[in-house]
Amino acid sequence: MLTERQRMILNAIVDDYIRSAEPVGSRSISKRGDVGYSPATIRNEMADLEELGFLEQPHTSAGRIPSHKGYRYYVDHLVRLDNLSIDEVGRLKSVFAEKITAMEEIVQHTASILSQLTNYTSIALGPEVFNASLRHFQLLPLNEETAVAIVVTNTGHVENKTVPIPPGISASELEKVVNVLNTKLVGVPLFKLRAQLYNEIGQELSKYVSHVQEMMTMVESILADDSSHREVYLSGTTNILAQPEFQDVDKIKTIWELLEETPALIKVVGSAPTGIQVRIGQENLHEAISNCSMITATYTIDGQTLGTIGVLGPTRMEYGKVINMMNHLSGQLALFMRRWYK
Amino acid sequence: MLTERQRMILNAIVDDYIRSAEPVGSRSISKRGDVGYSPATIRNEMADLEELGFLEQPHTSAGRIPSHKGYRYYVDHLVRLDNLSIDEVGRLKSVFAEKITAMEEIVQHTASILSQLTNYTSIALGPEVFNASLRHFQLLPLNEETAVAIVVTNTGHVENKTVPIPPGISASELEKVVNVLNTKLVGVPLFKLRAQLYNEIGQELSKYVSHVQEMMTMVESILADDSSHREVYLSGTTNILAQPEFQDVDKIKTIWELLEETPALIKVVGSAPTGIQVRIGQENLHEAISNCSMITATYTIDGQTLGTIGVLGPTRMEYGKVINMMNHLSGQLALFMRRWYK
DNA sequence: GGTTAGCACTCGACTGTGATGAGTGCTAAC
DNA sequence: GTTAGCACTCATCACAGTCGAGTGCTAACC
Repeated sequence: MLTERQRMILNAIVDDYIRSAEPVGSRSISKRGDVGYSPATIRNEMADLEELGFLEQPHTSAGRIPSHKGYRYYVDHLVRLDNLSIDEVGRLKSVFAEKITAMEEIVQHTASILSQLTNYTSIALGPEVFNASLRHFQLLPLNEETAVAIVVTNTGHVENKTVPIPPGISASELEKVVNVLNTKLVGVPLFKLRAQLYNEIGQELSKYVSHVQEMMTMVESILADDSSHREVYLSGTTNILAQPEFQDVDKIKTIWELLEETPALIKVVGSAPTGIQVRIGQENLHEAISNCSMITATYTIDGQTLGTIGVLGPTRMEYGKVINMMNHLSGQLALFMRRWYK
Repeated sequence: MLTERQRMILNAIVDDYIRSAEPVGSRSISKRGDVGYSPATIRNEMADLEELGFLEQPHTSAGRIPSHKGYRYYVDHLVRLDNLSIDEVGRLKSVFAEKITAMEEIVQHTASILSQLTNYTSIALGPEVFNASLRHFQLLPLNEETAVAIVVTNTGHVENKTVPIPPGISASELEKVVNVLNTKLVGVPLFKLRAQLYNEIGQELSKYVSHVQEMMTMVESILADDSSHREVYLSGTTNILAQPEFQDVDKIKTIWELLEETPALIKVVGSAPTGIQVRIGQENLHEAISNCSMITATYTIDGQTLGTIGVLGPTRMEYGKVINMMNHLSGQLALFMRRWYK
């Protein structure tokens, strides 16, 4: 659809603009050397590219800047995935070289390194516990009225919650309940827990315990929100302040308000498909970042998506570099996951 | 030290400036009515107050703004603690009216309400676990190589960590270790755990288990950082963007970088003494907020400080309103703590 | 026909100037 | 001790003029 020369020029403009954040003129492209034409020729092509919707002109006597469509074409057809520097590879690997502690930490740490290397903001969604299964259930009374409930999944994820103990229930009864739940529910996927609870546990419990109904509602309240709960890790949120396009306090505010709002973030980042995904401008699912780009990578185990790591920056993002890092990271994460879950 | 008239004028200037964020002139004070003097008289007093260091003048032909010393005097001697509105009291109480779940949630929720009511940023330090004692210890193997360790305190706080299992240790041995630890260590304050571990547990363990040394290092690594670990909850971080003094991206950046750095925050907020504390400008312990004010309140149990909740805003803060809220909150929190810990 | 030099034109960014007005300090009168 | 009056200061704003980067178009060139 575009001629080779048009592609070269578009590529040059996007590259220059990404570096300088300033409209690119015909003369500066001609001088670069890799496009061997005079400014006049380039101007003609630029006019064509603008007509086709790949470029925009802030005002008559300014150079051109890429449109969203232009960025899209650049990402899809032009971007060069230069190799990462030794230093960058090293720092990416350093995350996984550490002693394994919690998987959440790995994800969080990855986000942190990513934001440092890219100078953009990174957003990581912790592993989805939805598909995990119950590994252990525990109920520890703190006093006569409250107890701590702990749910551990087979992925090593721990959730805890303080719950009131229904009146008239003794410690020994609680213990029996915990035993029944553990023998009956261990290995059951979290999202099936509640169904299982009613089908199998109800009558079983009535053999050992008096206030069955109260116990059931208590246990249900514990299991209720665990399957949907997700951790969000932000890193490098101040990085966007260094970008010239975000010198305006209003823009910063709308973006930041999104970053503060966990559910919206989960929607924006978590909806990304498996693999590496580039969302440019309005392709994003939230108004606040309609002049940002986001590059996401999912981490999976056995083809099952666990979570997502995203980098958020201006549409004028260093796509090549970031995509590269995400690729690299994706591979490392996959390796790590395999080791982690065996 | 100040005459009654000077105090009135200083009070009027600070009040006006807090409202308008603009230098206050002699005429506008004269017109307010509560100071019944002509602009000329007020000008004379203003010149004196400036000489004494309570006021500053941005430039010759501008009005006056309070200096840090002026704010300090205002807070110490002049500020009127007007009553909170019914709505405000209601919203503050709403936090504690909810069903009690985790204490962390209460703290977090309090911070959130506080930032909404004040339109400033609030910072809450979760309860210090240092003084809590061990309620329960657990070690759940996930596979042959890793296990989840869970530490529960008597305050209902749960910490968890994934640790590698030393090679050559069987599941049944792990179980024995857990039993020994629970019988010997429950009730011991967290900060004494490690000492206790070496004094009492070592030889006890050798009766049941083969690789004692490896087990000990593993257990130690679990207990290592738990006593210093603290949660920080931020809320309303975008609120400062609405303040006219923070329209400058550079200023925003330095403040935000502080907010992103948990250890520094803990130092800044956590160093506040028991009770309500107002820190104005350079009184704060960090350069980044040397033109901010912070009002902190601690929450305690039996005179023992557990944590701190702070409100961060410009030095031009609505001291009266915020101090009032903090007072109110402090009382509510104390009540809550008593109920919570029994 | 594609390419390029030349040129008039556009328009934002910057600079300098003058007007405006809020606010002051000082003096003298009350 | 208080206040009216007045000259003075200085940030802010609107306006005009200059500059220069960059364009679009035309005509000449290969």
